Parts: sequence; structure tokens; C-alpha cells
Amino acid sequence: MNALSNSLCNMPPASGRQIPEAAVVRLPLYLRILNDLIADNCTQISSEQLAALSGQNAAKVRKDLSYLGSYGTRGVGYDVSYLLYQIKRELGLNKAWPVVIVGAGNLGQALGNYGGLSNRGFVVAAVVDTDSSKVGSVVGGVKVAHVDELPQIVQSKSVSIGIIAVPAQHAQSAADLLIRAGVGSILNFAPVILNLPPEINVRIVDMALELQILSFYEQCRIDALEVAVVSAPESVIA
Amino acid sequence: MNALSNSLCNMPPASGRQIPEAAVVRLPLYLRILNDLIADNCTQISSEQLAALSGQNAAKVRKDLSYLGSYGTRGVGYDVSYLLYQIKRELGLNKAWPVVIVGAGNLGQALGNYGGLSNRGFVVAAVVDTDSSKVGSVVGGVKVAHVDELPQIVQSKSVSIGIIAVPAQHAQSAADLLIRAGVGSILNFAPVILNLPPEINVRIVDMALELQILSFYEQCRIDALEVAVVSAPESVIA
DNA sequence: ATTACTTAGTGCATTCATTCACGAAGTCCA
DNA sequence: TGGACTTCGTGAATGAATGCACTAAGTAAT
Repeated sequence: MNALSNSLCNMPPASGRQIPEAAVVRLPLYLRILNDLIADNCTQISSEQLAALSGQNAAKVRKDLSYLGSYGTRGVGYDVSYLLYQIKRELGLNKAWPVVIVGAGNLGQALGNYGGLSNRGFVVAAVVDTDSSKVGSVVGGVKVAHVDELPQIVQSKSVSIGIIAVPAQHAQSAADLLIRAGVGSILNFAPVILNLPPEINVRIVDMALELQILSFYEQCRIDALEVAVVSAPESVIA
Repeated sequence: MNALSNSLCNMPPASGRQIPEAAVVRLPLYLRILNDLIADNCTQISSEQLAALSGQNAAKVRKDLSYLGSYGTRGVGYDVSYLLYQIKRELGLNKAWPVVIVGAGNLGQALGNYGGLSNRGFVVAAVVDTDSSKVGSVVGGVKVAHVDELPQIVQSKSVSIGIIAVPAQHAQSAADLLIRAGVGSILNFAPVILNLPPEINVRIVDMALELQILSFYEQCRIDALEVAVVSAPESVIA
């Protein structure tokens, strides 16, 4: 199984350049690997190597990259920094996207303080909360604002991506607020399916859900083992 | 696009009952919805309704559920609590799975304190860290232990699922430790591809990666808009 | 009982994704 | 210059997932 592609999303039929959904999901993965390679002063990489590093098949890697254009050199491979640039361009990561985090609880704080955002193309423009006791505290280098300021923040800072980090029962209204404020994409950490207009992009991150998937496969393993234990004696008899 | 299925995983070819990967990923989603329905005293549900609530197609819902057996009643629908029970059984969620969290930093603490685990089939058996200054503090109701105790904890508490919440550069060694200790599945929050034996199940949770996917679709939207702006005047001329 | 209606279960067509396998295009070295 | 070798790019084959549309099986009401 492929552990990357969150298959409960709500993406548009990929408007512009027609890159298949499945490939889009892998591009950020390649990007991350290329970044690591740059750090290691590696300048060239073949599809075979990139496949090994990403846990994919070499042909798949080549096809994925071919959607961006013909940026490889036959007999040689890909120039790491050039490919990096092209993937960044394709993903719209030449600029830093401002994001707004809704919810300044445990999760919101952890997300805001997470360093992995800034070096990967995002900047926390604001953290908002309804709880006025949280307003004013600092999370991720920015002061927590009241949720009423959301429309103004989104407008003035041109935020197009919102992150929902509120409890499940408030997630839908948080989403509604974000959309009314003008956000076009939502990363949802709350364990609910949001009811949204189809033009809004959504991705879901739900730890319990991921664990439950793992649980299924662990259960399969146990079941298989039990079957083996039961059938083994028989085979001895036979 | 479907926002649920993490497509960078490393799952086995679904050993036991042959349920397609794509369906397995949706079962936890149905489970969550059924739980909500129970709370609302709803006792029956049709595939059509369940489809609406989960953002899926009704035929897909029926097909997914049919992998578990024939638990619906034609002309009526599904009995909520019975279906709930069957999905739980299939996912191995009749018991609470003990999990161990590696890393007691920001993320590890947030995960340990996250209430959404216990009511969805998991219990934090232990939190471990290499940093001895963190050992002894309490996270998620359990004391943080030193990572050296991992093998013993995994054995004595029958832990089969490990959660990696350490910085990227330590994720691989954390994974190696978990596997050597006897864990069979890993939920990886670190932004690296782990190099693991194929029989180990892995799921990845990477916020930056999800944001980058959203970034792509936002970029598409912008591009489409620009094209429209450019081509509109022409159509006026024509 | 019969008829009208609802809804699960499923075979089949279609669409989407992956993988293979080969030709094109380059490098390297004698 | 030419021949051996590497690796990309991609058409075509295979495989997986989706969604339609029909059948089977139930309810409800007259």
C-alpha cells in the first residue's frame, strides 16, 4: 500500500496543466528528497535512485516528472537543483504561502510552533481563536487574534489556505468562517467530514483514522497467524 | 480528489480477507460517522445517507460494506449499531490497541494528550525519549520512559503499533528501535521516508506535504484565473 | 394477496493508475 | 569516429477503483 495519498479529499478535477491527482501527491515527496540531496551536495540523480529514495517504481518517477516537462538528460539523469526548481514552480512554492490557523489549543499551538512549515514554503500569517482568554498570547511567533478578525486578516494578508485545529464540534463553523473570509483551501485536523462547496480544496489529517488503518493490517496479521497455528497440526497429521 | 487515502504507504497486499486498500481506508471514516449517528439515537441508515455524510458515492459505500459481509436489509438500510460492530470487528477495534509514542517533544506531548485516541480504540502504553531531562515527566497520563526501556515495554505491554514523533534526522533510528523491539506497524510523523522491511506497515502524516498539495491546487486556480483575464479581452474583440 | 416503493448487493463498463518494455538521446572511452 | 553503455521519455499492457444500472429482497398499504 501507498501510505501517502489521503484518499478522502475533495479536489477539483485538476484544472490547469492536467497532472493526475496521484502524481500531484507524490511531487512534494520528491521535493523533500531533492532538498535533502542538495544539502548533501548531490547534483545529479537518476530516476532509479529517486525511486529507491521515495519507495516508488522508477518508471512511475519518470512518468510523474514527465508531467512537468522534459527536464532529464538521457544517459545522465536529472539535475537536482533544476528539478527542484521545476517541482517548486509546479507546486506554486516559489513564494511563501501565508496560512491561518484556526484554534489556539494544544494542536493549534503545536502546529504554530512547528518549524517544518517555514522551510517548506509556508508562513503562519495568523492564529485565531474564539476564546478571548487565549487572544493575545503568542503562538508560532504571532499573537493570537480573535476569530472576528479573520475576514480582515485573510483579506489584508492574502491568505488562501486555512488550517482547522479546533475540536470536532466546532470544525464546520470554523470552515464556514474561513470560506466566508475568502480562503480557498482547507487543511482539516478535526475528525469530521466538512460540508463545503465543491470548489474548495480540502485535505484531511486524522491520526486516529491512520491508526485504525494500521490496526486493520495488524489484525490481518494476527488472523493469518491464527490460521497458520490451526492448520499446522492438520498438515502434520496429513 | 479523495482527501483520505495516504498514497505513500507501504502496506502488505492485504493478506487475510481480501479487502481492497482503497476500501480499507474508508472504513474508519464510516466508523466515525456511525459513532456520531449512535450519539444522535439514529438506528437505521441507508447507503445513500451514509454516502452523503461521508462525501462518497452510494454504490461505493455499498460495495465497501459488502466486503465485510451482507449486513444490510434491502428496502431498509443498515442497522447502525450492528454495522458499527462489524466494522469495528473488521478493523480489529474490539480491543484497545496499546501504542507507544517515541519522542516527548512538542509533537509527542500533543499526541499523548490528544483525547481522540482513547475513544477510538487506542491507549498510550508509553511515551519514550532519549533526552533524560524529559524522562519522568508526565505526558498523556503516563510517565515518559527512557528509550532504552522500549524493548521491555513493547514486550510486556504487547505493543504492536509505534508512533514516531521525533525530528526527521532521528526518525530512521527510532523506527529501527521500534522494529527491533517487536512493533509491526508505524505511524510516522517525521518528514522522511523510512527504510523498513516490507512486512512492516507504515502510514505517513506530514502536514507540510499536505499543505504543498493544497498549494498546487491553489496555484492551478490562480493560473486558471490569469488565463481567463488574458483571454477575456480577446473574446471581446472577437 | 397484490401492487407500489425502497434499498442492498453486484456484474459490467469505464476511468484512473501502475508497470513494462522499448526506442531515443545522451555519455564515455578506446 | 564508433561502439558499448546508461538513462530518459513514453506507448501499450495490465491492474485497481469507481460508478452505473440492474436484480433481488425486503416494507407498507390497500
